[in-house]
Amino acid sequence: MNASRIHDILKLEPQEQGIRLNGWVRTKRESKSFCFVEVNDGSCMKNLQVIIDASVDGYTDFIGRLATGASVAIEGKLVPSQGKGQKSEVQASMVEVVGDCPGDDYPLQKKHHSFEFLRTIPHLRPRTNTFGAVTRVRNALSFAVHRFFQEQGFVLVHTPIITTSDCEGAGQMFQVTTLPLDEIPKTPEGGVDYSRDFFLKRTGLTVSGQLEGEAYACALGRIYTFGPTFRAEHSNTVRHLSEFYMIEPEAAFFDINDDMDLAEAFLKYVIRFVLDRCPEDMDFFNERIDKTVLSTLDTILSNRFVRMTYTEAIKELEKAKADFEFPVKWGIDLQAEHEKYLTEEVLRKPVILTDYPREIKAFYMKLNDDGKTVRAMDVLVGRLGEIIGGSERETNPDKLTARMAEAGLNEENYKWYLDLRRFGSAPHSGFGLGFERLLLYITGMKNIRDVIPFHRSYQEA
RNA sequence: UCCCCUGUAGCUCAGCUGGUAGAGCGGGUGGCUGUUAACCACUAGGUCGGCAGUUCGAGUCUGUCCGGGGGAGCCA
Repeated sequence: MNASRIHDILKLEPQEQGIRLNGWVRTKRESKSFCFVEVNDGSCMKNLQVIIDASVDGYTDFIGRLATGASVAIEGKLVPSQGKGQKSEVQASMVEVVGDCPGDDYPLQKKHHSFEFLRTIPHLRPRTNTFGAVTRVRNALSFAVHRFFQEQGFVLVHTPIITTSDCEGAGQMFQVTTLPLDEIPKTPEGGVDYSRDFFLKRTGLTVSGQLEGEAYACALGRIYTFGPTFRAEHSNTVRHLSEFYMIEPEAAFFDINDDMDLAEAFLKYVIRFVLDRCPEDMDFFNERIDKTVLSTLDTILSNRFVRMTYTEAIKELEKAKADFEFPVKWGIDLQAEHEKYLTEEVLRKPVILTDYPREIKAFYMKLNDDGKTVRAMDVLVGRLGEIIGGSERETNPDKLTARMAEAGLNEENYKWYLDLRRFGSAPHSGFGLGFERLLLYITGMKNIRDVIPFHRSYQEA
């Protein structure tokens, strides 16, 4: 008999049919002549209750070994449960302890553990309810991202992990080298001699696939990337990782408005998909992690995002009664407190801000006719602040080189990027979002280290 | 990089103004014919993060180092 997965077993009508299952013991309740064991196999949030009568073969041998965490194979009949709390249960006829789990030093117990403690056992924490749910929702969200873009005709592009684009204006890079660190070859001038390095030049791990994505968008029309990204910043916060996943669509012949429409449709699609695909896990988050998660997601689904320029937003903030730590003035970069005030107090729904001052935005964003602002767009949501950042890209090569000079970038390193404007240039737009931040928002989890397997963050790997 | 908080049993935590440690869960043993974080009884388990200092006496006060958490900035 093939083993069934608990997710499927729980959908069956209990009719004393034969069942085989594999999984891990979550909890055991033992009486004199029988025992209840709850088994989880990761296929869903729910456990399956198994009742084992003392008359089952080998009872006295295995009963002591049915500890929390032990792996088991069980055969029996699926019967209606006499107890409350579950529709059906398995009446065991055969129980095999596949792998023992000594209870005196197994760190997980059938009790609440703090996330801080679980972070110290990243290899065992997927066995908990919360991390099982996070992992299933992460999977569904990942699938939803691909489905959305595929349905819209976007082509997945695997942009390089090792890159020579220095900095890209996006953050600190991890350097990649095979040079011997205890004996670094030097140039006559005393600098590092990168001509002796593996790639003959200085290289690092990517901080963004956007520039390469633009190259493919200017050929395939619509592309997206969804891959690992690395930032060597010394950030020690609940929303930063050193290694994370980023999603970056890029579309030719899209202006800033098309970009905003895409971002809004994207968020709504993936959220709806997750709610639809993982209702039990989402109920769990809403009950145990953050009681406002479902209603927050509902405000995203049921509202058209407000669109407002940066200048309008500044006016709104200036007339606010709120006491901001950072004073509001045209030209400042909006702080977390400002973004929160806009989305949570003024509008109470998601907002897309556009046309930011050029000084506070990246070099590649298209300059508006006023010469002061660029066609950037940030999607802001409550609790998290900026969830998506994007822009229409500068297509005029002269303006672009001027902006690069302002940003202190060496034009030589971006020749290929400028070629995109020299040869058949087309308006194009795109945006980027951190996958784990979206996952934080959707699950209501508080710390980004708890929504990725084996987190890597500053001073922690 | 800056600021704040914190470190007591395997886990979650209590320990008031200094008088040499407690609970629940988990472990072990025994009891219970249907449990639901099962219940009841008994039991084992801690150089109170490390080091120095103040004191007759430090988990409790001071300094310092190490670990953990949160906020800011940077950013996604």
